[in-house]
Amino acid sequence: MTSLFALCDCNNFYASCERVFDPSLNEKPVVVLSNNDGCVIARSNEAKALGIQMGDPFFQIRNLVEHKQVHAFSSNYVLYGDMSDRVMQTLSQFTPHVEIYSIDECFLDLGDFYDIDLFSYAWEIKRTVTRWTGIPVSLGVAPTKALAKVANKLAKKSAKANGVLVLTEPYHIQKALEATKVEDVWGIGGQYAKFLKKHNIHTALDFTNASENWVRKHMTVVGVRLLKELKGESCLELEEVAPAKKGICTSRSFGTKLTSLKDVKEATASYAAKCAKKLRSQKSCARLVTVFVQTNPFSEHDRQYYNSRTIAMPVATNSDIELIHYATLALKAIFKPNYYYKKSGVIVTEIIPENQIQFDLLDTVDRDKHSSLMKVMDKLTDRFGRSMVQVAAQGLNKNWLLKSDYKSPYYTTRVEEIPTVYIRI
DNA sequence: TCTGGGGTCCTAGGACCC
DNA sequence: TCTGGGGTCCTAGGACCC
Repeated sequence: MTSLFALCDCNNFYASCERVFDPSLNEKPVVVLSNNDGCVIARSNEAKALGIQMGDPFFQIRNLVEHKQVHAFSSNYVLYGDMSDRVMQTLSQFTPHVEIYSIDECFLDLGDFYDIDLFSYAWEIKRTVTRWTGIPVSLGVAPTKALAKVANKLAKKSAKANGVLVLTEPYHIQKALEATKVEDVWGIGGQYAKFLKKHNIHTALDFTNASENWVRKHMTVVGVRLLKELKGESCLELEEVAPAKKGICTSRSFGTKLTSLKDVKEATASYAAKCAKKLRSQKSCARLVTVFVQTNPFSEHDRQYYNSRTIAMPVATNSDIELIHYATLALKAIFKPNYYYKKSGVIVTEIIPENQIQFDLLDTVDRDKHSSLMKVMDKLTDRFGRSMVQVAAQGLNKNWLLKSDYKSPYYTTRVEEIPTVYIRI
């Protein structure tokens, strides 16, 4: 039995989302910035043509942005998440078996569709997504996921393909591998690309000619799987149900450098609350909480400091209040005065379903009370926005808030401006 | 002045056990 | 003088993804 996959990838996704709601941006250079308006994380084709690279710090291209009238946006993840849902919904019309691989990519299992005209079908998918959502997409179709990735990349690059490429004929597959640089292969990053080139492997085709043992020795079993996939043997299955997360992390750079424990504490408390909310939304609890802090690694004259601390909580939890409590303890253990802090983060691990908590005989926390309080808070924040209500430890001043100077409106989920209510426990 | 955030998997090596 | 060996668990680090 032969397998068949399509990879559908949204073109310049975040930039395209901004365009859907403001068509005057069509054919204009558009970039979307990372949190804190730090660097470029999405570019329209026109912005790419100006030489703007992925990851370029915004301040370094500010001149270009002004001269060439580049439209820059702060990232608006609520909007992008909503548009992503619409795209994925549309794709599910074409096969019951889809894997949402990332916010802007989806694998479709086309299983035994070999007897239909794949090219027409792929085009139909592409046209429908664009018509229903306004987002342009590219499709690659091939017998394995890794080859579908190759096909997708070429579909985007080649003017002739114009966004759709079907790779089922061995000759076409070979030509495609030959045209793909080894560093552009899914699963080969900078380190491996450098290593492979040193061994005279420059294209995906060169790579498929390497021996399995050699690949295993230098690239582990992950490399071997990739090798087989590129040779047409499917090793990576469709994952329709996303496996439960093993860790959840919330971390941010601060809007400015912070020196006081109070400010770092408030920021960290907010990240802890965000982790708790994520846990609740997937109906799980965590037993370990890790906090890290760091100074600005780009700053040459500042003294550098990084540290982290993990605390095992007596009972796994998803309560804002409890998580904030332990995260604050962890922070106090690693915080040192007289440093310029630029970033902190909270990571929760040892995640279990919330109905499988091991209770502690000496537990003093009223878990029912916490749980009903959290339910009320979630209802309020879901309806009125996340700043509607919060635990007081998250602070009032928000000196640490990140920059977001160029945000587009919440087109799909309008949130009214409502004053925050603070809960003190 | 200003440089993102959130994940995954695999391996080697040490600790520990019998 | 000779000083086992196999298994498991955990962690740190390194690679990758979007």
